[in-house]
Amino acid sequence: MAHKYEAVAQAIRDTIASSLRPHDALPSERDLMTVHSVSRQTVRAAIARLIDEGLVYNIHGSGTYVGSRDIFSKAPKLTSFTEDMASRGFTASSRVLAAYALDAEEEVARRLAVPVGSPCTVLRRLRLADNKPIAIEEVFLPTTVLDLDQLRLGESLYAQLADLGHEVIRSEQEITATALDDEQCRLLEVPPGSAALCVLRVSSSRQGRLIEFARDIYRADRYSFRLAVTKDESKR
Amino acid sequence: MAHKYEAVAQAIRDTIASSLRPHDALPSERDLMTVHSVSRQTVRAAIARLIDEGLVYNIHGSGTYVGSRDIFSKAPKLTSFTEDMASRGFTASSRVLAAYALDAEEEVARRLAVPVGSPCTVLRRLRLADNKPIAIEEVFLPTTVLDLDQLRLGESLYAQLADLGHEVIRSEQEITATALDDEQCRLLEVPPGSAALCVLRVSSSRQGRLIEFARDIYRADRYSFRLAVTKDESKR
DNA sequence: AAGTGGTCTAGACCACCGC
DNA sequence: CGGTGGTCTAGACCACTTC
Repeated sequence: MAHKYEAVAQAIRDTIASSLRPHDALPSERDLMTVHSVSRQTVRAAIARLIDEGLVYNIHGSGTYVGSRDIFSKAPKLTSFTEDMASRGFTASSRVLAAYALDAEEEVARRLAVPVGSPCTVLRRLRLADNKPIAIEEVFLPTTVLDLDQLRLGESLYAQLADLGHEVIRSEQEITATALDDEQCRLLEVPPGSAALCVLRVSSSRQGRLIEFARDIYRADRYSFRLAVTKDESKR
Repeated sequence: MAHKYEAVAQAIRDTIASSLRPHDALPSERDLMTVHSVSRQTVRAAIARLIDEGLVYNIHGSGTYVGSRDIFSKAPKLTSFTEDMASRGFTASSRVLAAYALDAEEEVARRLAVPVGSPCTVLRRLRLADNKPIAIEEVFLPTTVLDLDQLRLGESLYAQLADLGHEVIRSEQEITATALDDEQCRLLEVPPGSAALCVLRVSSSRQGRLIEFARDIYRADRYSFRLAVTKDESKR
């Protein structure tokens, strides 16, 4: 355990799992200090993690309590498709539909903040979960980030990008819905006229450089987004 | 300004707006300490806020830098429909379609964690943005939370709940897509067969008591979710 | 009034980046 | 190597809940 607060958080998770029920009170922060021989800030850092996870909640002046049920994470993480599917209990795979060079048209150029007509690499894949179609993905990258010649199909795109010094660290997503056209229905193996989740994603490196613009179209019957939202601010 | 870290955060926001460009470095945390006469923890709390907002990013061992462009918040907030619309530049209004008592069927009972057949209050509303339909909302509440007789139609539901001691503080949302039926298309004034965003929401009070289960169906052409996701952990 | 979480201070050491 | 952010300590006072 690299950090003390993570060790404390894990100890609390274990305690909750083994001997506490929803709405039971945790020991006070000052008790946890002495029990784990850490400072109060470290205890609070641990509890902040657990609150983010939705495992516990606290009430100013009263105490910290075990949350009530199966929870959604408050802070969704940036994950690869493979990790995302694994966390949902599926095995991920992909089928490349196309890979080609293309000059950016208006929307792609705008999302990647490059001039219209800039050369891009495009990758179009069918994403599978347990060998059944779940999404169609279209990724646009500036050739300055990844040239078509460098692209190794079938390997993880994010891993290749990281190798090239373009580790993706942040994505901004726009989630909407769309009616599928006939080709999309055929690829996803759903009835004509089905609705789907459409996710537009712009990803950037730690330095904020725009790396990719992606358009993912998910089968609505097999995929949904889950997230928790809370009122007001995160503390400290 | 109630808290020092918020005052520092605001000062940094102002500095960025007035005199810094994307990727410019902020002063170091130690410099900010002395400039604002606060402790380092307070500076770090302020910066943590700004990172959550996506305004800045930092690199361990190097510095803290201004983010690159218009950003999505990393931590979407729980807001009322009225606030949500206002933040998108619309004026919100509602039309009540129906309000009635109903015994919970299986899905409602499961989401609210009450026995099947428990008495519930149901409110069905058409939500408007700038007087044009944007969503159909169906809310289910246990009568123990809000009885049909207590319901004041046309007033803010969340405000009424807060008055009754059921302030909603956290929601878990599941976002998916759906094809609209004919009645829904008519209400939302979209062509038959249109797709829509479907948001299932379970809200709870601070104590984790389940307050409402809601099903919102948004016009896909007028509404989308935006959120940022990042890799790995939030600190302390 | 006592106990809880929320904010803040002053200082320390570590891990990482860049020269 | 010096400077940066990341973690941690020990202690203080404030705001709120509970009795």
